Amino acid sequence: MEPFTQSVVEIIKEIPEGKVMTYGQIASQAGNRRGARQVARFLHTLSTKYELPWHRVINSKGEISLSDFESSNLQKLLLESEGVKFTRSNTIDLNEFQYHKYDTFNDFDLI
DNA sequence: CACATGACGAGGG
DNA sequence: ACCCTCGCCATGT
Repeated sequence: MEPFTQSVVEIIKEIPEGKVMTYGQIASQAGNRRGARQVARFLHTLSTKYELPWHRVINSKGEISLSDFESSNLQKLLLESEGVKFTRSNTIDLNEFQYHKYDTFNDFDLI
């Protein structure tokens, strides 16, 4: 398997419950900042093959990016079932739910 | 080889 | 917030 694809698999596997990552974010972290579409295509075709938490991947606007109602609704339910909240406009607040592997502490909680 | 197609993303009006 | 355009790039026809 291609190294890029391999990294993508590993990165997605590491997304914790209740958190999400964007296609572009995953692509960057896997070493190709312009590979968002490849990440998407990979999930579209091979998500069943690797036991991945595919539902924790959304687009950069915080939207579920599936056209088919059945599957997009499933994705929403899976996310809600693990604590991810949707706004009134059916989007996810990335500030709250996006997973950053290398997050740094800030002072907000200490004030 | 030329062209169309996306589970994308950034930028501008 | 919405819509459009453009850049991107592996795959498919």
